[in-house]
Amino acid sequence: MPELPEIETIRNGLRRFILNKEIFSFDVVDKKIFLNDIFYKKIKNDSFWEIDRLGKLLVFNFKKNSCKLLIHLKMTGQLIFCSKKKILNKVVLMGGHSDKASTNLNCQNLKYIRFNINFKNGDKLFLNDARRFAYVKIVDPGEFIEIKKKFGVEPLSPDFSKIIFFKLLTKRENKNIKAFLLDQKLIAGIGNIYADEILFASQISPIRKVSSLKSEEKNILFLNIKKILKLAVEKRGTTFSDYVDVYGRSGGFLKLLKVYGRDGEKCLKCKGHIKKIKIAGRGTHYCPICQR
DNA sequence: CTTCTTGTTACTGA
DNA sequence: ATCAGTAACAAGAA
Repeated sequence: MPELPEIETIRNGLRRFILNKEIFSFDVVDKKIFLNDIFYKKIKNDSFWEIDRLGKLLVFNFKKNSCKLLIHLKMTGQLIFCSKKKILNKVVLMGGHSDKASTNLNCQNLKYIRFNINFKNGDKLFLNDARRFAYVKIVDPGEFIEIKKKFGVEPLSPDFSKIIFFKLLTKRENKNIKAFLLDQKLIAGIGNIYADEILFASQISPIRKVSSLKSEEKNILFLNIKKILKLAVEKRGTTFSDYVDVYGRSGGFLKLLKVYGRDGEKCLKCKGHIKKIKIAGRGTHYCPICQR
């Protein structure tokens, strides 16, 4: 499940590969994931001048057109870049039928291509997604402003200060702390993996209500949000099931996971065992002894 | 066959 | 208004 560190890793990879490359065309292989109608054909002879990230959402800015291309990978979406050379060597892409478009690029099976961007020089960027939850959308500047409003503060930006964090907490006193961390309208980009890891690092039980947190605990939580996300970006994210970067490589944070996906295993801090429960409709992993 | 999983949105009822 | 809970989405894994 790509969360902030994974999306940031993808963004960095994409910037290196596709900025300023002239776009030849878009292929909408699966109509379900492309939320616009025929309108996208307007984008011609343009290129991307910058790629931004809003929480878990990728924002592609065009050089000439004021529209923005948005890509959300949801749970199993992947963006895989393939150079012309690679494509010539390996790909046998069956046009239109993604279930048959099986190939092996960048060590990844591109079995579920839903969308791709073709560059004039022959390079391609594929959106591969088994479960079809991902989406691609082109929006005008006005729509983008509205979308932006739905996202909370960026936890790795200087905007995310202790003061802002404390203010958010007091605005949501009755919320469960795990649900608080997952709420994209408050802090953008934290998902199920990092919410569990941040709470473990802070030794705070995911069951706790925001109102029960002592000021010292809030401080620790604030520092760990920054620390864990920053470290995960440095490690190029966590590959638990499907996530890969634009090269098709796994993330390096997997072996640093302390609780996520470790239910039943020994806690790395004490002699207890990691427990898995359900909070806010999500599988939640924690150590009942360390986390209070 | 059923159940579980996940990010997000939408809905319900408290 | 705010919150928890749940269904929906899709499809693979167990």
